[in-house]
Amino acid sequence: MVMAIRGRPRGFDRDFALRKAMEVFWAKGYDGAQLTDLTAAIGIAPPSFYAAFGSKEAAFLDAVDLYIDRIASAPMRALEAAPTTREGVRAMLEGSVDIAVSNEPGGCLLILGVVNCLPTNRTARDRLLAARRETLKLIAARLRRGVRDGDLPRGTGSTRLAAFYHGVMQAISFQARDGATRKELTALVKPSLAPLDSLASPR
Amino acid sequence: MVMAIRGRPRGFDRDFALRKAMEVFWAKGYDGAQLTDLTAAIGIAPPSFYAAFGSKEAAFLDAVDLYIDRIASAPMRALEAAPTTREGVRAMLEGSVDIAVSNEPGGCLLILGVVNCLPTNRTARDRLLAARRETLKLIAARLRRGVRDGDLPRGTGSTRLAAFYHGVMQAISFQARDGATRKELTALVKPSLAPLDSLASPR
DNA sequence: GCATTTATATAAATGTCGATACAAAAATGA
DNA sequence: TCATTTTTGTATCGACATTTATATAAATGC
Repeated sequence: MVMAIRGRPRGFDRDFALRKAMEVFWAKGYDGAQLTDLTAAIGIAPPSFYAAFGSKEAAFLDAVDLYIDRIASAPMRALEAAPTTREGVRAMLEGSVDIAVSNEPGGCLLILGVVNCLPTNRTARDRLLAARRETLKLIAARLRRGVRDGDLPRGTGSTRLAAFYHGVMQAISFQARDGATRKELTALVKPSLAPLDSLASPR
Repeated sequence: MVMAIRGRPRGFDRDFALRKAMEVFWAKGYDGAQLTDLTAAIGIAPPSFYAAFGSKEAAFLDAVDLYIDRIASAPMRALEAAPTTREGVRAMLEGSVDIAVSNEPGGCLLILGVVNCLPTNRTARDRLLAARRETLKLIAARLRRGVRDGDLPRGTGSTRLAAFYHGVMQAISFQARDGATRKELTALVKPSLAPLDSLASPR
């Protein structure tokens, strides 16, 4: 027996709305994204927005989850899938470049979405901080695997080197936000790999 | 003959006020720094602030000039003063770490002061963007000098390598803002120097 | 002393933000 | 058809942001 839905049906698709909201947050950050921007991008009025998401903050949290699932996960999967550590790191960084130039203005939502720690942004900032810590953990785990695989010498400071590569991702985002081209961002990758070259230990 | 100053004298020191304003902008960014924060830190009421600076935007521009003169110039002088390129870059990066941990929360005003490009922040953002471009130019010039001095091989992409080291500074700022310790930030410097090692050409 | 000039304190004007009240609209179920 | 349920559109609320109007205070010049 089918329980039919009572009441007037929603006039828009919530998934579409969330995707649009994600794009606006990505482009303007949490503070910069005004409710006007969000509702205009989705094509709805404020009450529909609040009925669908609850609040701007809740919409942001949903948008971050969507961003991680649809956007940010690709470079981390590439990091994991590559046969060697060096190729994995390279693929991760190049994937970060792809993401950074795929929106206007450039950059990564997880890195640029909230930078200052006002009381208002606290929840949003903490969510992004947790996502960044997760990224860092994934990189460190891949580097440790590289040590096990013999890609990297024993005694490699995986945690510290992971922070370095996380830093390269942050630099890619910042410079993309400042208007850097894909070519300029890609040029950041090669010197970043030098630490892996100098550490390289032939098996 | 001395032209005495007519009218009630100002009850606070403008230089002190500008320094306090700089610290607030540094800690909270242009948007995040509210007039309440500024006037409370200085210890004056809004009309005194407007009489002294004209507007929040104008105060920010003055604060950025002060920041460049008193804070950000040190690492760039160290870059220039060092005898070798490698030592200059190392000194610049370590100076960036010093700056990044010298305020709470951490980071550099020129990098973190404005990240999103709202119409309201346009002027402030453009000022910081110009300052970052100037930083990039100074690094590139130092690297070109390194090529002339024989520190770096001919054909070194000075502009691209400068963008890389500017990126390391951005990473330092961002991770400092995320709460990284001095030790963690300093650990970013060593792997960053690897490109200069692998490029090193004995004279 | 008194007019003039400039700064301060209080209070408010003005605009914008996120969030809602309310009634009309659009669906179901009887 | 009509009661019920949920969404939509308009118009607005309350809070807070930057900025300013007004009156008072504190200095100089005559």
